[in-house]
Amino acid sequence: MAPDATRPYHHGDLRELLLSSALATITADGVGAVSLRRLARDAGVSPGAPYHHFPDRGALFAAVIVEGHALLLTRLTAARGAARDPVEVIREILVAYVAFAADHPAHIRVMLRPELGDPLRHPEVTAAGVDPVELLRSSVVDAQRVDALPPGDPEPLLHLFWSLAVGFVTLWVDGPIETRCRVLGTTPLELMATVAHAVENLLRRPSGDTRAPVGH
Amino acid sequence: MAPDATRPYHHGDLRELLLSSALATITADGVGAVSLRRLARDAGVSPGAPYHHFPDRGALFAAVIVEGHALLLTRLTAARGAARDPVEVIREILVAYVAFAADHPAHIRVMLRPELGDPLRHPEVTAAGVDPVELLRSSVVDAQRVDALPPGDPEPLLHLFWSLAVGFVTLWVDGPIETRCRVLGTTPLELMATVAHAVENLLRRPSGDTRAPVGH
DNA sequence: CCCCTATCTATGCAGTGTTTAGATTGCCTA
DNA sequence: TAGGCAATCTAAACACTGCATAGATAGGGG
Repeated sequence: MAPDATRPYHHGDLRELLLSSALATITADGVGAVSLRRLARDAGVSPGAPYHHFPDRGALFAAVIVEGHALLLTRLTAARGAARDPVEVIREILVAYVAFAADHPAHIRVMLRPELGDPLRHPEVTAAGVDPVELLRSSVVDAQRVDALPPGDPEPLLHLFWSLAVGFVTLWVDGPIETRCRVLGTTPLELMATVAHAVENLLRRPSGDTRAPVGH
Repeated sequence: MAPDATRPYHHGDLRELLLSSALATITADGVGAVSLRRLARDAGVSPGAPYHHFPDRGALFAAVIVEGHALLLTRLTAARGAARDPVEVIREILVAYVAFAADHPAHIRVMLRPELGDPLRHPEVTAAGVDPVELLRSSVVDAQRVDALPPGDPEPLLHLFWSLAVGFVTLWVDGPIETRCRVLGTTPLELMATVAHAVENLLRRPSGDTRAPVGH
């Protein structure tokens, strides 16, 4: 126990220890294996100790979710910056979303199960998710402004890309895509690259109107 | 206790009662509220009774998942039959997926959380999901065969549509899309209709190649 | 130097999944 | 019709969980 940087209280920075221990447990044994009692046991403290850092179990997951969305946002921002034109921005964002999931498997698992964070009791869970979506929305609107995407209400296109990213990662985390990739002899990240490329090709073709007809 | 159709044993068809009670509980209070003890209590039986019908908690969820995928398959099949051309088939399938979620909220919640069914212990959970996907795959291949979709490996397009459907429903169940629709003054099903329409418009434009380049 | 407050321990309650041993009860057969 | 078998249910127990409470401890600011 060398005199570390910040060790504010008698037992070290338990809060940070619990968070990192939770991430490790999730990566190893899944989110179902995470209990405050087990984390406390692993940390060598009493079962009640975690409650001085997290009011309840959901608060720990809420912290993971908030941290995860911050990490995701920086990644998406970098992806947007690396693209050379508005359509490539869309493709890069889609790929970056999956790359984030690959690099932060524990975070994404919790982010895809927001009920773990008890959003009613911990509103920051809900709030944390808006920034990445707003980045995507602004990217769609920007692309429409320069005629790189079909004009009209951006909402359908936004939800198309957003759902696509979330769905792919969900299917990966839940198993089916992992399984399929083993059959195809590829990786989920590579598969998503081909999916994003297909999207890009569809978008780059002559313009059309994505608005729904008023009639039927 | 009138002499019902099938009441095989002394306490009625407890298995079916537990399943329907679980669905009702999920719809009312979420999947987190489902415990075998609570279901047993609600059914007026002892805590151990459910274990004579489901070897463990996961088996009950596994049964819900299997039932759900069967319901989903019939819905997707009907959607495919109602469409007038191969591209419309894709759109109808996307909308039907969301319509299924709207009509079977309890089933979809469990289907989106396959870990509840403990897939390692209950392989039927994993198996149940393949039929709907294969229907979508064959629809993509059929459309490619008549040049209604870009030619090449169907895998990217398949995962594009599949991820889109799963992602949209996930975002709905988890909250964000429900919230957004309240702001927009629309419903998730209507929103998905516009998304699917945007997809259809993109697909109907002049043909292109969705295959990823070998270089970069 | 002393107190104050954050932190941690100890303990207990209610709820959970699951197992075991034993009681009940309907059906099937002899 | 009587016997027995097997499916079903009860009762009780174990280990685990989240969480609340009361009290001990110990570092930092007055």
